[in-house]
Amino acid sequence: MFDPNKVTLLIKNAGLKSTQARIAVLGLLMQSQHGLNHQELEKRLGENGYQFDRVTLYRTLHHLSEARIIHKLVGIDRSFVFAYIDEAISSEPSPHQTEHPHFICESCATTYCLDQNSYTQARVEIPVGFTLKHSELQLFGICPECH
Amino acid sequence: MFDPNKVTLLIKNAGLKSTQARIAVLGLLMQSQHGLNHQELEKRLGENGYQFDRVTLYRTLHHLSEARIIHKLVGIDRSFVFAYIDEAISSEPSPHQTEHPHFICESCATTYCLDQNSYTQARVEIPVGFTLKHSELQLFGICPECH
DNA sequence: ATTTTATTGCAACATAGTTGCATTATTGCT
DNA sequence: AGCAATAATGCAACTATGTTGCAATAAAAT
Repeated sequence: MFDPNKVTLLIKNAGLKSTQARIAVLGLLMQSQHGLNHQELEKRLGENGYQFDRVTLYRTLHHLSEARIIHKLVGIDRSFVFAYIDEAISSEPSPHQTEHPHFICESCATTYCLDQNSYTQARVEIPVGFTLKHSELQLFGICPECH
Repeated sequence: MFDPNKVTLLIKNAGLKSTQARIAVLGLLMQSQHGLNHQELEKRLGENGYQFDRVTLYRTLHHLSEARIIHKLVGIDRSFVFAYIDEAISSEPSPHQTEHPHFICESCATTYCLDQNSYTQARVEIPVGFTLKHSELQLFGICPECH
């Protein structure tokens, strides 16, 4: 599925201890084509034989996103959604680049990271006095699974 | 401040009963230059001598947004934020048009509706199988109040 | 192996929002 | 204007999501 050594290395390089919880969670997120929220992660961890405390999962996600290994965003149901950030700029389009729009299915609430290449930055006039830090484009609709 | 008759009419035209709560809430949102969440509305209602139950406010906001009189969106703290929708297309730029990006202050969490005119729709390639319904552009940064 | 340091699990708490039901207010009708 | 029908309100209880403090435990450094 994925290389456990790569996962461990990623975590250690970020200055974090490579614990069971972090390896399992990051591994799952690296495999997933779309963002996962706490509930979905808890379910998948259970399916893979892991059983962490609710709080541990919250803190694991917090640490990984603080370390900028994963991306923390907000889903349609307003729960936090987490997605792996692939910093490597490859020639192949990756769904895991840092700046990209998100497609949020209004039926199943799944958050998909869209390819950066298909994204042309919207031009917006920022009024005087406002300082822009970053932006987020959310596309709402129906995903292939729900058609 | 605002015309109570206009507020009442707006509510009645939507097929809703014009109650104290709805008039007060819609009045406040029409006056506000930016979106307000439940907490902020409760505070402002109190300041204006109104005292509704928490649940009443939730249901009032729900009804007004179902009737498409107000716009329901999500703030930086993931609480629902409500803003008045001005359907009238006037020559003067209004901050209350239906489709516009939102500026969310990372310091005070205030949501500002940006002028539609300054917004050039981002071009995004929607992958096959996805159906786009609507989109939302969120700009994060610091607002003039917090500088 | 042992010490240091950070992580984990537990319990308790916080906040935002929802639901059922009896009471009360709004509206339409005579 | 008064009355019946209908919908909104307030209360209590509940759910879901996320957070904090603290003792027990696991990782890393020596």
